[in-house]
Amino acid sequence: MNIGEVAERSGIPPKTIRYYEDIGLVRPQRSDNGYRAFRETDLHKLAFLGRARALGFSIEDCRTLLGLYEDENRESAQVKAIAEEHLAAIDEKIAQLQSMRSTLSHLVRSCHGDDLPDCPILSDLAGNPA
Amino acid sequence: MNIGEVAERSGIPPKTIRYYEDIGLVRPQRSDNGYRAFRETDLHKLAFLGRARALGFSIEDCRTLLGLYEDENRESAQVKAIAEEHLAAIDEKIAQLQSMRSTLSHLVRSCHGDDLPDCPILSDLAGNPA
DNA sequence: CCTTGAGATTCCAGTGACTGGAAGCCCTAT
DNA sequence: ATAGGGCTTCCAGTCACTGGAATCTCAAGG
Repeated sequence: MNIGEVAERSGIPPKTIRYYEDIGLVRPQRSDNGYRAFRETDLHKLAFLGRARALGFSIEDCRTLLGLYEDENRESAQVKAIAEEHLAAIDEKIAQLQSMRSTLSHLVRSCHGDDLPDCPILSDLAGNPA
Repeated sequence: MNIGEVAERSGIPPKTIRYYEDIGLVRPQRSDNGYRAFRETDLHKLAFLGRARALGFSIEDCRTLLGLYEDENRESAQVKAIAEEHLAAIDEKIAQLQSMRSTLSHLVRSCHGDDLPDCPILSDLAGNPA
């Protein structure tokens, strides 16, 4: 398979696949003409990566997860630990965003949004207590 | 004021303040010794930036917001528009994270996390239906 | 007067995970 | 023979800092 077909079938853009090769996540063989020659296992790996990235795992986590996936002696506890840590990070981000969201939506609601300069959003940013 | 004091009073690290000067967000004067000489208005601006960044506004949004803050002829509608757009972006990110969170927490719950290799998390990433 | 240490300066490089673009090779079809 | 599409590499840019090195300035102590 050439990179175009793999990109289509894995849903990962060619540029990204080349980048993944650069950083050693996949190691496709080469044809005589210099083109990357992907096997089914490469495609499989890339699809794995696509799903892991879609769940928000970092590239380094993905590298580790791929390693565990290919390690028949893994312990599921190792995988679970990574996932739990990531889950905690996601929870933290959600909490942060919700805190921002809360403040911001209050401010938006309190702003007239008309043609006058008076604006509670700017007042708040300037440090004036509501 | 030297950069250290401004950093302390604004809560923004010296490195970041220098960076903000680089990109033209603040323009402190200079003392004879080459040190940056901040006035109260500079401190005020930096505090404004700190709060805007804490609400997740991009640097470019911050630049615009600062401009509007200093423009006596602004219309609050301009400010509100920026804030609403940002709020929408935040909502989108939250939704994304919550979707990840949901999938991930299901997977984590279904994984034994013991010393055996069998792992539903890896199975899912490998594309095997639950 | 000299030294020491803290705090200031500039500049360069790296972060994460790609993405865009340019220049050029390869292959197939007309 | 040529046109096109796909492939190759390499370099640069994104966003918002952050770390580190080398150098300078200043105030205090011996």
